[in-house]
Amino acid sequence: MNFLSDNTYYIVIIIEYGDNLMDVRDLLKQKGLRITPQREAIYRLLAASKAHPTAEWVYQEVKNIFPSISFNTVYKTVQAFEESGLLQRFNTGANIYHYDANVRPHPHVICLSCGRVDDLDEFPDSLEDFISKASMSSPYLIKLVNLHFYGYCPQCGDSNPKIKS
Amino acid sequence: MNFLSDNTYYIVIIIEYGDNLMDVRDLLKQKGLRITPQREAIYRLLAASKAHPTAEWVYQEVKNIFPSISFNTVYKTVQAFEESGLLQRFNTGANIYHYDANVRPHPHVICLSCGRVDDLDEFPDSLEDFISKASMSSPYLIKLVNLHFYGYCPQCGDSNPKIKS
DNA sequence: CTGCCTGCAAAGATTTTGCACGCTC
DNA sequence: GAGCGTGCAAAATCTTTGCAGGCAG
Repeated sequence: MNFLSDNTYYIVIIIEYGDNLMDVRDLLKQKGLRITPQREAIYRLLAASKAHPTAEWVYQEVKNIFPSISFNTVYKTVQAFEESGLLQRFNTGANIYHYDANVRPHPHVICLSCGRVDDLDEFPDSLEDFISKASMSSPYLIKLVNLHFYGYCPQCGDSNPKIKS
Repeated sequence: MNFLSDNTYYIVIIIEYGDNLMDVRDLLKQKGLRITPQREAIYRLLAASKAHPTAEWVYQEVKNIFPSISFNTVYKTVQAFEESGLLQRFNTGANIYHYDANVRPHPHVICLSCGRVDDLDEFPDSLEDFISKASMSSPYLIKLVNLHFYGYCPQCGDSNPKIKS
């Protein structure tokens, strides 16, 4: 087992590969994107995260696996992923882009205090209905919808006396 | 009448003052904001516009009235207005802030091609209902909602053959 | 007269681009 | 071998801040 102790971080990759190696590589291939270790890692990180990461966050995380990776690679990769429909990009209002591997339209809740972004899973209806309803009442040809709720997350709400009212 | 021809731009101000001079000044006073000619002009521009202007747009427009005004003044003014609740600020996803003198929550439609932002007036229900519905299905204490539809405006939809499909 | 507002300028924060080398196909 | 992907670095774009002088209250 001593080869493991020399390259501990390889263990993580191997475990993840065991789960769904084919899925990620096939996904990239389907979209006509070249398969590189960096791209696999970036997609895995985004697919596994529920935190709606920023490019900077992805960069910091993927550096644990590829210490020599550059921000540019991360940036161009998520850009390529978004153009291929593998990611969704949005902006909560702080002028920072967030990425989401869940590309179906779905609502988000954003904390006004700490800025974290969560999904709003229990929202009554699908947002696809919204798009068609809105299309009928607008001269625009509507394609997408972005529904952001702003408030205070449990942590910030509990710790901030101003909010308790 | 020769004093008018020397300072033509004053005419505009006088006409606008005739309409609702008291309203703007009272509004600023109510919010504890100092009344200056620059601030009056900035608020009037924003209140009169339906185009959801950016800070840069306001700056360019107000320069027609006060040629020596600085971007900083515009920036700090809209910031003060937003903090006082006189304006709403939002981001359509292009990392540029837009301002709206209509501070009630209301949906927007954004053109994916040219970036223009319009109100979606005919939307069925008030967004206040949405906030309370969402509050019930989230651990967040929800305060605001931002509903953005993306599509193609009539001009871009008509002129772009890719969209006609 | 005190303090906020204005104007000039610079600093910050993110996003975006250029280019040479290396790896995927 | 051809072309896309990666890595290093710099440029661009907007937003935000610092500070001295001026005007509103």
